[in-house]
Amino acid sequence: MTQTKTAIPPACCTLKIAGQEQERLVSMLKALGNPIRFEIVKFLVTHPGCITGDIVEYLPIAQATVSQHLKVLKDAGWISGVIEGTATCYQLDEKTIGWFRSVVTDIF
Amino acid sequence: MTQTKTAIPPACCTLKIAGQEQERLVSMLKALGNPIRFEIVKFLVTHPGCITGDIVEYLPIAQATVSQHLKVLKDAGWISGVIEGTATCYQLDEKTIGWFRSVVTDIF
DNA sequence: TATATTTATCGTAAAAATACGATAAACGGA
DNA sequence: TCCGTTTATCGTATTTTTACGATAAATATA
Repeated sequence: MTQTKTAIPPACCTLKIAGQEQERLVSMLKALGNPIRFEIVKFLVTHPGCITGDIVEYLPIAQATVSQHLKVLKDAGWISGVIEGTATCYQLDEKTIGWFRSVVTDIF
Repeated sequence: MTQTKTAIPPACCTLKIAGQEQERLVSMLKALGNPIRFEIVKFLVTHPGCITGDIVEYLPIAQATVSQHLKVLKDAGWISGVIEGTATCYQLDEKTIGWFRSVVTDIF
């Protein structure tokens, strides 16, 4: 393989991850790599257990769109929803976020 | 605001970030939240200073597409490219990755 | 039971991302 | 100088994402 003539710094991270774990991490990164969804997750830090309507009220987008974003975040594992009557209460998924934190600190 | 009747866990992260820093983080998450681009960054860990052609050889996609992905990663700050003759040598951007690591460990 | 509330989902339009081949630019070597 | 090598960019097709209104399902309330 071609090698550069300029100085090569030692690797600053290992990125030692593969297979299903890597797929899971990439899907989490993708889900959070959207301004609206990042705002939703941030909102849930300070408003744990709030319902969909609260998030709709907070954001400048339609209810259907918020619902779609919530689904993406749920599928990626960032949040979980608990049905309560006609509403759904959302909260951060501690376990998954803990996994994310440990993986990132491990490989970066 | 509506409050759930179920138990609310304490926030497992602060996500204390805003403005331009948040925008930068989201754009980094988005760039890395793609399977091909994640593979490229991983490849650069073990092949620092390699040229575009090496990455093209490694991946199952066309040269033009690799070039496009490299641009996304470069714009997001993950990598930097050094022109050497007709080739371009790529490497991880230590400084930016360091920033990413510290921000993530701070807010998660 | 009828009505209101809440939310997920459907259908769909618009925008963005992803992929490719072709090509031009820049450089090195014959 | 001419030719080969390398890569970024252009033009474009396809797929995916993002957004919305409308609606159905589920529940609470009058």
